[in-house]
Amino acid sequence: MDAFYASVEQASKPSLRGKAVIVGGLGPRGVVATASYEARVFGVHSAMPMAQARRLAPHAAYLVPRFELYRAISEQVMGLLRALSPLVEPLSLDEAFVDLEAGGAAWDAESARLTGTKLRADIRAVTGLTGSVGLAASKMLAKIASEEAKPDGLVLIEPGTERALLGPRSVRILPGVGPATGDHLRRAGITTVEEIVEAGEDELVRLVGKAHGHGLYAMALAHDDRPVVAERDTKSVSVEDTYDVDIHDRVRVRTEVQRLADRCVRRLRGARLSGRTIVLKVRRYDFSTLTRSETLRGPTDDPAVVRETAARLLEAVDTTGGVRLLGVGVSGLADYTQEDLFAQAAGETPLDDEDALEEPAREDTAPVERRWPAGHDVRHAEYGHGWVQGSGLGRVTVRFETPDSAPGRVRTFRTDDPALQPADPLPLKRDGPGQSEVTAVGRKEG
DNA sequence: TCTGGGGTCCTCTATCGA
DNA sequence: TCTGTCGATAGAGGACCC
Repeated sequence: MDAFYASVEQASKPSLRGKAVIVGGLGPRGVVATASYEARVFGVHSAMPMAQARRLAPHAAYLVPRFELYRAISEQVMGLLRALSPLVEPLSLDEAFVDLEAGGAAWDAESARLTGTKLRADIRAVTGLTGSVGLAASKMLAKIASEEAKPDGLVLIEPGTERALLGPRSVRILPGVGPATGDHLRRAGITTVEEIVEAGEDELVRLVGKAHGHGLYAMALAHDDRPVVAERDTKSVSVEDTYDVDIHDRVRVRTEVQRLADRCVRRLRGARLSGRTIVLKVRRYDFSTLTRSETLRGPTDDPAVVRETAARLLEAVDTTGGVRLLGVGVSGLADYTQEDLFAQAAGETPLDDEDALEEPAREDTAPVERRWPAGHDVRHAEYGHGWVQGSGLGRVTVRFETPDSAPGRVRTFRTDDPALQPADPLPLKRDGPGQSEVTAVGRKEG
């Protein structure tokens, strides 16, 4: 999908169509998740610090991501892919490999092109969004083709043309070559795919290590026989938070780690998994990151055990100077939960003991100020459906429009106005097949 | 003006038992 | 008994991806 999160927001908010839209964390340490093509003109791109984006594109619309909505739309698209082949390998919410041959959907270049063209039309019909298709004989080439196809296009790499196509390109187009490997190769005088081939396999292994070296050399020759894998088992579950301001207080660090441990367990249990290895992650004030882990004798999904282990790991970490990020993860996963086995017998915190997993209750008795995240849907008793354009200083600004309305009017309310309530996202396409799905998922957010 | 969140895979080093 | 080695497992860190 093209600029997926930003495109969804534009589809859902008529006033943003054709405008620079930037989706990401809006805090002082946020980064850009997706920039619409209109925003990219200003030089804004994914992973850029939000502060920098704001300098480059001060008039863009800045929105926080709405993953539940993106997930629902992603499911519609994945459904279309699964209709083509049982072998669909999702890479993220907005990208997937499909083995067209395995599904009998295509067997040569021409049938593949027809299938891809129809798929793009179907995606547009079902979601109202544009998607790009790359067609080739391997995953690596299909991926490169789809990058070339963006936005809103289709590119087919004809068999036999691969080497000529790759040769002059930067090493960075090969999967697995990021900034570090790219620099490494450049210092060795290798900047193009051609030069990787010329350097030879032995030299590459010497430069970047065994696994990476053999892999890269094969990729440079356009050799890639990795299969499309439909079902991938989850290997780890983790949660992490970056704090707006570094935490110096050791007591606060400890309570944050406890909170993260609970959140991690909630996710773990949600997936009906348990794990043996508990990992604590600490990013210090200077961005240096360290991890500490401990492997238990058996898998657990007991919040008390994960909390205690994480706390123990924290004791071995020097946090003087402050921490900017904390994280807790579980790996070495097993496909069952303690509950299935011996929770009752051993006295572990059972799954239905919600208290142990709830967010800590707020101590303050003052009325909790309602939060109005930028971009989220709202409903007003008098004016109907809209979305939060911004808030602050006790005021919230709402634009009243829906996916199939004309661009709407803006009005401002007090943040505690009882007529204003958070609302579920509306489906992008009226009567679209995904309508019930979208609302069903949206309700969960409530 | 700094650098998110959730993952995966690889490498290196240490340790331990056979 | 001493020493080396092999393989498995742990633990830490780094690179990469979306």
